[in-house]
Amino acid sequence: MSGHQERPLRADAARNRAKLLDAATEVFTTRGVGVPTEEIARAAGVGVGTLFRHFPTKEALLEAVMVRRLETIAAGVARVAAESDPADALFACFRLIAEQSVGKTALTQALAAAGVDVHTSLRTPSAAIHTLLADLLHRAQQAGTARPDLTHPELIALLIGANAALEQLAPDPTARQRVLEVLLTGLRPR
Amino acid sequence: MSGHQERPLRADAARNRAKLLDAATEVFTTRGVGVPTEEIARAAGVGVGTLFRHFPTKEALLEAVMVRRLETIAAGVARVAAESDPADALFACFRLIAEQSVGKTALTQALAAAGVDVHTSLRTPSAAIHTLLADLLHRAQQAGTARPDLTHPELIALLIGANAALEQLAPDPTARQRVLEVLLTGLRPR
Amino acid sequence: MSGHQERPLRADAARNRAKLLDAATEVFTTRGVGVPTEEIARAAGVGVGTLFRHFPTKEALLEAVMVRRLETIAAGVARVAAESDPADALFACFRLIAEQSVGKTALTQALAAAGVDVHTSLRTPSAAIHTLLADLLHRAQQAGTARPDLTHPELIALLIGANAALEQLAPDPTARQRVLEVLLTGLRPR
Amino acid sequence: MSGHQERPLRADAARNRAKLLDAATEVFTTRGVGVPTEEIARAAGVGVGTLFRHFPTKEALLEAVMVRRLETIAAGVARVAAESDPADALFACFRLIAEQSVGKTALTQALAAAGVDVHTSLRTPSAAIHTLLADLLHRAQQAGTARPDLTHPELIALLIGANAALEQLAPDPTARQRVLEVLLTGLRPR
DNA sequence: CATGAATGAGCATTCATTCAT
DNA sequence: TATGAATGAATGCTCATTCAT
Repeated sequence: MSGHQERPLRADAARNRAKLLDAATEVFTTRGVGVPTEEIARAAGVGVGTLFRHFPTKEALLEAVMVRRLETIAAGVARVAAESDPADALFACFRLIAEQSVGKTALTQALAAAGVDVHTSLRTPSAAIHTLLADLLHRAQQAGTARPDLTHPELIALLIGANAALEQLAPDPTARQRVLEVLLTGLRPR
Repeated sequence: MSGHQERPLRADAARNRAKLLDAATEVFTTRGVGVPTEEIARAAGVGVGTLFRHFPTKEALLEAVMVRRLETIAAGVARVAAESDPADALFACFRLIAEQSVGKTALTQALAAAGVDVHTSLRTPSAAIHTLLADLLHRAQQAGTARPDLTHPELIALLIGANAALEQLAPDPTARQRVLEVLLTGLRPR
Repeated sequence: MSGHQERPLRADAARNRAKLLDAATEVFTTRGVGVPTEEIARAAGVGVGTLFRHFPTKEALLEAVMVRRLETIAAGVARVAAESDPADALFACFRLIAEQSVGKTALTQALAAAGVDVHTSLRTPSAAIHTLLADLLHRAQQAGTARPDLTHPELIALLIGANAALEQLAPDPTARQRVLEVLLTGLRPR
Repeated sequence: MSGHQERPLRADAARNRAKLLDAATEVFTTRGVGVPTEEIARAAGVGVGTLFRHFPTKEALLEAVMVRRLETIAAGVARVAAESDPADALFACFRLIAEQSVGKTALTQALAAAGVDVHTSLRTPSAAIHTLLADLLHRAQQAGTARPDLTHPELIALLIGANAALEQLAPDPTARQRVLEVLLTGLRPR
């Protein structure tokens, strides 16, 4: 499915790759994309060389972080979509995605990227999310629980907006909750 | 209130300052905050030296750009607030602020900054906006046109979210319009 | 004549540019092309930043060094060609060029580059040399002082060979002299 | 004479050593000495670790390549020297050595190194060549076929020069031939 | 012994800021 | 005072060499 011939990676190499992804997620998330690669390597407990062996470019590392996030989201959405009442699934998923905002900048960027241009590696997971959401939107509209005029790109934009909004309220669950309610209310038919 | 003794600038100095602010706004907005100071100076038609005479730091320049944006917004909000029916003014202002999203990254950051931490120089204009909005929210809630449980920080978060959402839809006015409707609907009482 | 709009460079900037070229010539020549740019900057008494302001790339610096060398050679050849008896000018010039071998690696590379591919900036000076030499060869052949079957590319190759040979004998003038004699003898008709 | 106790290598180890030498010769020759060791290992079909087991240093590998080249040349020279008429053997050998220039940089360096300084391991094979050539030169001078004033170091320098010259004309046999004639003519007494 | 992952010093290059002109 | 050249710390990335598997 991927273009590369991915040989199954030695145990320790896989461990390091994972450590790097975790560290990068953490660091990019809390301190922005500007942090030196060396810091990320240190945070992962490996040398820079190792980082660059696994990810040929800083950008490639960021991309990998985003891919993983998107895949996690896609999986969550798929699960929730399967388990929920079609009429409500859209709302549950919206909640789910929006709440992922813990990872501030990086994820927002990831989602934004999922919108348009996008590097090749992000295509697959973001397409998966898009397909699922398009389907959920359609069903909710059929069930009369979502505004019938809302389009898919608008839904995505609103998700990104929700994300941005929730980031602002990170430490206050009540506030986050209310903001989500506002948004979900807005999605309903008038 | 400000720490500096601000003597009136010589005419050409003032002109340079303005050219720099305009150029910086344009450049930060279209190409992000990462652009070299030299590019901004070039865009303004002056040397780097001049840039640093007016703004001791790149950060100070960014700050000045944001201050000006916030002041523009504050003025707009004040005007709309004065002219509108108290019951609807909140919604008109929400629209107004959210639509400023044309300047992508920089403004979003500016608004985000207006939310919490914030450098000293941003305090004043953002406080102005906050005061106005708090008042408008209160009035709308009195008039029964806004959810009574919505708090001020939540409103701000939603504005930032709206901004982020609209950025995604920059070239499509219909979509932008509908997304705004969704958000405004959500602000109304159930 | 050059593609760039070359504005006349401030006095100190010109001085630094010259210092850099001199230092680079010296350092590349004595220690090879592998030396860190920082060493060259230090040898020139400037910061790395200055080096990169004048030459956008290490390669560009090397190129500039070679251009200057080729121009010096071209000038010398032109002078000697003008002053000498047509029948002997070729030999005088051959001597002149071959003796430039003091600058080991770099010059050899420069001459080699003058042979084929070559970056654009080297084209002009090396073309000048080629034109002059082609002419001198032709005249010497007319005068019967050079092998009639020798072609221009062969002459160039022999020059490069002479250079390489003389480099080996750097400290021994007698030996250098004799090697040159061998080569010049070889150039004569049998 | 050598410092190491050279125990006979196991069959596969010997095979690997040979593969490495071949690959290194090829790669150094075609792409310069700058290529990463890993590329050489890959070209040889082994891991880097193996490379470094056989040659403790990149430099050691280069040295080994050069030794082998020199030994090949020495053998060729010895054979030609034995088979030829003493009066002409020098010229035949000159041709032979100069023509080895196919391997550009590396061999030139090897020969250059054979000239002076030289790492210990190169001493033996280059001494062999030197002895043979000194002898051939002497005989040719006795036979009156070489300039009587030519010294051994000069001969070596000319060989290196010949090499450099022929490299320039790699694809053109006629030109190579003529350049060699020029050089050999120069070696003759006037 | 072979492998290839890990290491980290080293290098080219950028860019905010200072300062001579 | 404006200019743009100079500065040098900081950064992404490479590659010879080591070492766990």
